[in-house]
Amino acid sequence: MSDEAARRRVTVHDVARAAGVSLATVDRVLNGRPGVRAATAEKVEEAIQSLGFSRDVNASLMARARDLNVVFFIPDGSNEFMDSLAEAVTRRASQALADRMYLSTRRIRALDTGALAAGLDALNPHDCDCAVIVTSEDPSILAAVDSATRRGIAVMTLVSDLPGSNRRHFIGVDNVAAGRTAASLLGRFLPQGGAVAVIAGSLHLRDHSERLEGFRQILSADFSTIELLGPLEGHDESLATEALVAKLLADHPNLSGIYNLGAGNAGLVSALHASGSAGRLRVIAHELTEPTREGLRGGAIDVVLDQNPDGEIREAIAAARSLVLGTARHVATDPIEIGIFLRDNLR
Amino acid sequence: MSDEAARRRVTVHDVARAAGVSLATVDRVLNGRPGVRAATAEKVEEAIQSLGFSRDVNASLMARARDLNVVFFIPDGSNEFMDSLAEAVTRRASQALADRMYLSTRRIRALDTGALAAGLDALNPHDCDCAVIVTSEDPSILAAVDSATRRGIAVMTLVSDLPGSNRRHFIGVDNVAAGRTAASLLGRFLPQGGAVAVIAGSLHLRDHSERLEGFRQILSADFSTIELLGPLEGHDESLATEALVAKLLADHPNLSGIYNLGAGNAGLVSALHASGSAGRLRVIAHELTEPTREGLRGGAIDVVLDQNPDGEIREAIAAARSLVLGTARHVATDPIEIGIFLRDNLR
DNA sequence: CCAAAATTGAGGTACGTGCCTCATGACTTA
DNA sequence: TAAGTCATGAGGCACGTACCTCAATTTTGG
Repeated sequence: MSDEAARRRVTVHDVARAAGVSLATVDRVLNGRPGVRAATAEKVEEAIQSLGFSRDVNASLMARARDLNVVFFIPDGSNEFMDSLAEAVTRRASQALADRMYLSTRRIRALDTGALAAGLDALNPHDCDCAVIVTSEDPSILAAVDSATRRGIAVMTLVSDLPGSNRRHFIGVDNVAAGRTAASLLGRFLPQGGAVAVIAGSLHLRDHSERLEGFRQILSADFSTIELLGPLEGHDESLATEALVAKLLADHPNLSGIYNLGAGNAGLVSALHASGSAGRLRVIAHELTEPTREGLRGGAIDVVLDQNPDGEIREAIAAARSLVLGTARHVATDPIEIGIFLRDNLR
Repeated sequence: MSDEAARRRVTVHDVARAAGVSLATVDRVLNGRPGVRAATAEKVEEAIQSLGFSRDVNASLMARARDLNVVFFIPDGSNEFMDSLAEAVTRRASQALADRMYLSTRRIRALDTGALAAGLDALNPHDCDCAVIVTSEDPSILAAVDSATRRGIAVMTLVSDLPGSNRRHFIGVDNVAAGRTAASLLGRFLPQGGAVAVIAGSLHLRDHSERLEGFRQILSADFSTIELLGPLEGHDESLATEALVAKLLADHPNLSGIYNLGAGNAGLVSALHASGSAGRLRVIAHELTEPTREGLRGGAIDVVLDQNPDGEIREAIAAARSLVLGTARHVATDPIEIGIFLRDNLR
């Protein structure tokens, strides 16, 4: 009750006074406009530091002629997780609009790095402040990201990071930890030991190989009675995965568990039901989508590890805000937790 | 690209024009100021509805003389989860300040309903817009909530709801689902069956009894080979819980699992280690705090179910914002997920 | 019907920033 | 030295809302 009323917000006026320059000059420095001598700019930066000034993002957005424009590039195809990412963007769009942020989504054919690079290249800094991409590692993307950054568009990676690029921020889960968690659960589910098969989409995908790495780590460290089969590659497709699992179950009638660290879960569930072994095996899959929900409800899947697409989009939006308008070069976001779902805590 | 540039934000000016009244009148209606005839107010409300107007929260906060003031009442005592709630508030305080929200915390002696009621009664609508309370069900609190609401302070419940009161919103997890999840995990951990003990803090606490309910549901429905011992009451205290568990382990040498749905986990872990049975039993506890983290790392606890205090505070802040400044009577928030933590996905 | 009270309108300032114009002064270059 | 370029200052309008004052109008009560 003592001094909270007395303390006032630090504004650009204070910065101007402290730096001994005019408001116009502070504005030029803050918004990177030309026409300021290096020495003068430095005086302003110092004043900003010493006063602890940070731009009022809300006032800033209110004064701008146009809203903050964020474009999400999300893979298209049969991957249901990507669909739920896109849906999450749509769901938040109206709420974001109230905060003067305009979100748009572009679906890119999965793994079509050329299309993504072209999309990034086509972005005009005049109507796009920030791009959020879900991509695999590829030199052409790296180049496109750097080019976009140079044009003044902040680029952020989602789900899978792009090391070595100029991306300003990454939002996603710790996939090694996800793999470890799967192993830890399966180990406890099978105290008598047994054979467990691992299915991946493609080991060239960073997130998949990381999950496998974590899974192997814990299995060999803590559960030596469990024998690992695979990894088999289902290419993230339902039909391929279904055939794979059908053959697997036929060849190994005494299989105790399956860990599918990729997509294609509709096929997994079908194969389990078709062979009559749903419920007999302990099964762990990834991403809470329609097929995996159905697997949980029907007893074919025991546990689903989820990336929480809604949370990822929420954090991406928050990060875009402070990335584009904030003063700080580095942005802090809440970490995305790995969601663990059983039939009993389905939302 | 067609009409997005053309569409403009709906403002109070538009409402005034549509309702055929002046800006001042719209302002009086929006902010509940006196001096407007019922018939006129209705015209304004109609215009708001038909135009889909919603107040620009950022502009609104900028124009207000003072920041939005939110007070959190959080129980004090030995309960570590409550501490982490309070820490979460502190952590978000500076960030919230940038959004013109001033957060403050008041610790109330646990279960001291008189103190909480007094705290609520002492709130002055002049320097408090919203109160967030963590409480048990008690008539005196009910009355205090209603009184605060009448004075124009929005009250929100956190963690545990207060049915029958005027609280504007509730933020918390589905505790029945949490109990079901614990049972489902323990059931899968113990395919051979066995005896499992349940420990609660007090069955008079709504969240505890809900967890027990869910736990029993699934155990009896799906895992009939598991025998349930208890519930025992540890009063959420470390020492009491430690004694309880020590006796339990001595009396039932062949115990297979423990579900502690209350607090006092430091005692639980000590007793497990002291008896040398850490790692032999499957153990599930609640809330990711220092003692439970240590339990996970040391192998005494297998799984921790967590309410995600950070997420709860985040949603509480967002809810307070739209509750106090928003037009809508009802507020939508993201549901709080039950976090499931093993040693392998500790953050 | 008249005075008092209640209701409504008109218009201003403020919040903190973005963005624009114009003027001034200093410095460079032919 | 004259003309040009560059750096900076001064100031204003805008965004959408809150909150204030003062006058004008309508309604109410006796």
